[in-house]
Amino acid sequence: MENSSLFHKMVAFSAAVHQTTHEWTQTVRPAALSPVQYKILEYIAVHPTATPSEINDCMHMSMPNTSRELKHLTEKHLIKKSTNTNDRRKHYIQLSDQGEKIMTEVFASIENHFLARMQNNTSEDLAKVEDAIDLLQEKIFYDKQRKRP
Amino acid sequence: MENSSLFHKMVAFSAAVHQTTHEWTQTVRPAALSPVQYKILEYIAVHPTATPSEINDCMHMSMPNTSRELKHLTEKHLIKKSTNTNDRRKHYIQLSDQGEKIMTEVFASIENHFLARMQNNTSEDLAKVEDAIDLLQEKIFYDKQRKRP
DNA sequence: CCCCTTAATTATCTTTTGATAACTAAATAG
DNA sequence: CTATTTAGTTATCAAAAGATAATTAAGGGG
Repeated sequence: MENSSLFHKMVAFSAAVHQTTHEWTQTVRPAALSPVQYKILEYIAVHPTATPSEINDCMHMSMPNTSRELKHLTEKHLIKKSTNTNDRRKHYIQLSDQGEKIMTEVFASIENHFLARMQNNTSEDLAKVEDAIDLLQEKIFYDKQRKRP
Repeated sequence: MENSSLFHKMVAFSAAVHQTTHEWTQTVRPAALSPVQYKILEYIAVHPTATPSEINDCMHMSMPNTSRELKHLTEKHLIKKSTNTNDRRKHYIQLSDQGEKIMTEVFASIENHFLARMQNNTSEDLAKVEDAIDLLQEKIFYDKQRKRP
């Protein structure tokens, strides 16, 4: 029963993931954005059809706070809202042109960090890395209570 | 050049790791602890010889704020400080008996979440998972600027 | 001894984030 | 057509976290 040692390994691993992603994103986060605002922008960049409800579910916020931060992001001209024509209560949030530009740069910078770590690997190594990611995402790091459509 | 697709896979993966660890820890975090205080306790639990300086380096805080939160944790009787006899400027931070008890419960609960996800795996599967963790930690999620002794 | 550095603390102020209640507007069920 | 639900907003208050300056106390070099 060596499951406990695997548990400790998983704990150390997730700490390392947090540490590495923090290192990569913290250097590129635009100074005008609070941490939460940046996280929301990242989410919107990856989920272009997000609604406010979806954002506060996935980011574990409350509706009023989500609404406030989206308002701030709108005032900073980084996102734009549009209304669902079928159900006009629902709003879609998307990056504005300026937001798009900023997040493209941010992701490019993060990708550079990533590629720097990958550059000395053969393509077999990369294939192994990809398999490892798939495996861990299938076995451990998946999302049980996902609500997205 | 399929490195870009690997990058996107890595981004999705690290999001999944954050999501899963959030789900596992948020349900067990004692209500009397703020998120930062809980994070510090987790760190101390895993690094029993931590000093305030080390904590603020690793947790990306400033010394005054670290000092304040350690004070709060002391007032809550969850940690205790001792002084290095060779260099009396340095303090070691450790869990108190009560802190130890609480964090033991916390980790047990997190481990239960983990074991629940692992239970349907054969021991070959588990070995593969372990290898995958080792590989990703070696190739991607390591700590370049680690300062620990 | 004096000066400089390191480790940590205290005090204070600001920003960020979280929580709650009250409200509007649109959709939907009866 | 009214009543209820859903999506989102506004306002407000409180807690948490970040930033900075000033201070204490110990160690080390000259």
